[in-house]
Amino acid sequence: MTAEEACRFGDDVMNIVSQIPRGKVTTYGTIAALAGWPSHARMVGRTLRYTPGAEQLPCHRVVNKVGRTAPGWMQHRPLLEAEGINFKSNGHVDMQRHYWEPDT
DNA sequence: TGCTTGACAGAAG
DNA sequence: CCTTCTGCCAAGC
Repeated sequence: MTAEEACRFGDDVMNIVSQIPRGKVTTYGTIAALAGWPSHARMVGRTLRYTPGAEQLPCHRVVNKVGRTAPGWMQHRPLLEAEGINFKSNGHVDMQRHYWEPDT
């Protein structure tokens, strides 16, 4: 992966995340795929954590495919609940109700 | 250069 | 809810 690609990838990630409407969530894998790197889901999380500027994005609206919140980020769930997102009894986000993908 | 980590995905116990 | 396994890939040591 070249520096130019990495730059574009991070740019796309921020662009996509910034479009997530309130009360909706999307997944790392989806974002990675939309950015053109289907297998780089991990890098999405890495980007959101290390990239300056990602903090102004609704990055808490990004969860994994089963609605599981990020380990080591305790604020994740409260932030989602504050937006009216419903959590199932198993502790996961109700994806079939809140899942969203770009350009819809 | 090679091994370990991780805001991951998904299946399994 | 938790832990563990495999596959994935960039970053850190």
